[in-house]
Amino acid sequence: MIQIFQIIEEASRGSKFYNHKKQRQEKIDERIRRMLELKDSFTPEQVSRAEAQMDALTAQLEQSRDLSRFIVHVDMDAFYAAVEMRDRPELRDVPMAVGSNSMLSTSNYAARKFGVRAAMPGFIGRKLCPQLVIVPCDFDKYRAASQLVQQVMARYDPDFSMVSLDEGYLDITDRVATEMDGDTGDQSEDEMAQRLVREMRAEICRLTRLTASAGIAANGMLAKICSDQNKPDGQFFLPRERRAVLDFLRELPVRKVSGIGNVLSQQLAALEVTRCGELLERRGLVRLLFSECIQLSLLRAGLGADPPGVGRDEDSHQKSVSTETTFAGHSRTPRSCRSYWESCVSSCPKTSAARACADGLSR
DNA sequence: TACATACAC
DNA sequence: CATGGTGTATGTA
Repeated sequence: MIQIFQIIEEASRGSKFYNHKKQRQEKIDERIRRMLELKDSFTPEQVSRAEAQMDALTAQLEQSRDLSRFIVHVDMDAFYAAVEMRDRPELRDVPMAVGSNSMLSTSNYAARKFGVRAAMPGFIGRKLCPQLVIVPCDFDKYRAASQLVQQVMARYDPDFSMVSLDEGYLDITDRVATEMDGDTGDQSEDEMAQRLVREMRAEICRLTRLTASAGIAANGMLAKICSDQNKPDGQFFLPRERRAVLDFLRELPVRKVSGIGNVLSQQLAALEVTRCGELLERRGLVRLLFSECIQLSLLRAGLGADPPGVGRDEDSHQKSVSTETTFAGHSRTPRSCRSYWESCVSSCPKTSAARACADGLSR
């Protein structure tokens, strides 16, 4: 609804945050203007040469396209909010969100009807929905629930990989195969994969009293998109056939692809690319206007050809540790900053311990 | 190498 | 009144 946008706009206008955001948007607009200028300078020959180059890349990607795996993306529905609703029945039928007055982590579906969303400040949430109940985060509880979810996932793929507390990827290809050997019935592999995922979701629900949605496809990129299709408490299966994948992607908004965010989707929109299918049609421009790295990921998004793993590759270890806090306006004095800095330093592991830790991590 | 930007959750 | 924190990847000076 347009009203929602108006309320947010009105609540934000004039604030520092708003001005900063506007300034950043102007920079993006400027970049897009320059991009379009460059675009207009291309000759048809240049574009068709670029298309040919993309076609070569496409052939390569098609060559290595792997349709042999069943990758599953599991995504818990409104996770933090669902945990709170489970534990506090009085919250079950009211619009509520988890977070604080300054930031909401997630909202339940009742609150979403009012436009209350994750990453929205609580005070704006309350403008959109005066009855909104905001409950503080309780990460210990969410971690505990996540542990239970992971117990279930591990039974379907011991090598599953979590992205965050509420979502993860599995490769159930082997599990499907063994299940096909053992049990009879003239069930296809596709049906078996879907049955297993339905079963897994039911087990998650039984163990946690929380619902999960899931996507099943040939690779992680597609599975993630699919898990969003029938949310909440649903699943979506995308057949592992090139034709089905291309048909599915043709009309899919580029913004749904993980990795295509606010800025890139604006740039693409300026090129009249809003659907994944259009990434292929306009591949010449993509080639001429974006970095090699982006070219590749956009082509992948158009083709649905992603490397098949689930992230859990050989030496995947955390690469950095950091901390960051925003000071309230009144406490932003040299003295308080200094004392904050002191506390960071004193809570940082001493060098020998840090080295040991680094050794541990690098293994 | 350092710093800035984009992105995800 | 008022808009987060952690981590990864990539681009640029």
